[in-house]
Amino acid sequence: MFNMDFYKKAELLHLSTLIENKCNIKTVIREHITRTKTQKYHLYISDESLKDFIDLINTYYDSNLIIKKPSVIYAPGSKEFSILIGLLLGDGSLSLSTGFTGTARYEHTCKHYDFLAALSDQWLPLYFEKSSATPWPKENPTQWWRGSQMLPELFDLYTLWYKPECVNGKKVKIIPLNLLETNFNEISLAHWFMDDGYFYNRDKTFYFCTDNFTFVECEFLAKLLHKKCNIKATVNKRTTTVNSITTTMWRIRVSRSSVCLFRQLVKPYLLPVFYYKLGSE
DNA sequence: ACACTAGGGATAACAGGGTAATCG
DNA sequence: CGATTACCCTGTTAT
DNA sequence: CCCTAGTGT
Ligand SMILES: [Mn+2]
Ligand SMILES: [Mn+2]
Ligand SMILES: [Mn+2]
Repeated sequence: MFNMDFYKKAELLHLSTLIENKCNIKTVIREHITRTKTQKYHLYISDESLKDFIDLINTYYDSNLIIKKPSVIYAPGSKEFSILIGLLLGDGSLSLSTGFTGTARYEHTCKHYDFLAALSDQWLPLYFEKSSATPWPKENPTQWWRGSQMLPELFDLYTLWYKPECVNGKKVKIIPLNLLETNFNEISLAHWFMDDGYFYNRDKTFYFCTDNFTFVECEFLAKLLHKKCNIKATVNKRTTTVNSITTTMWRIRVSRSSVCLFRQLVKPYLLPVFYYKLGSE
């Protein structure tokens, strides 16, 4: 699909017939309104011509370079990508931006300011170095907000981390199974824990607040902990009643036999502000 | 000693979306 | 100067 | 998220 920012619709129509006549490739023009209400047009290769199109491209480019993609800053396999996975499992959120880009966003209470600083200082500098954290609300701030640059690779991640439908007018995060299967590690675990983990002092064990995920997703995550980090974990039930409506949610509990290992594994990656979450025996 | 369920509560998250500032 | 971006504000509740 | 509490093995 081509992003035809610079063509008026009439010109694009002309281009479309030109491509069909000269190259015998059918295209479709689709209207696209950006978030800031600017009208644009996108030129898609129709399904029936897709194979021809790829063949054509392949005769002019290297074998595995089918379509020139925007360069990726933090690719799967990198340490930064594993960090990003942990952040998205936790309190991070993605949103779509103009064109085919996305933004990663974070909001934290003031006492966790270090977390927002670390986004650019330690963890994902190329995403966050051009932005700054802003306090909110203006007078008597209680929280800090920070967004990444708009980036194509974050658009791609958005399509994996959010299901297409809305729930109550909002997108809900889902677990991209394949992505985690290959990229989750103890670094992801540590960042996830800083966000959504806590220590249950009476029973001396760790929980993850995975309320927004389904039982199946939580089960997957618990198994992932065992497979990737050798941490035994189970899925526990939680019921909440609001206005006499009870809803069931699921949380992940680290087994007592894995608590020490968990602590060792995670501590090197934690910011000191979150040491309190590690608890003690 | 461990594992699991039930649930209260207040805010620390999440997600939607508008616009001033910036940039080519 | 218009298009795009980084920030800002809001709504709301699952953490 | 953090916390209190109760049950079952
Ligand atoms: Mn979360
Ligand atoms: Mn959270
Ligand atoms: Mn958090």
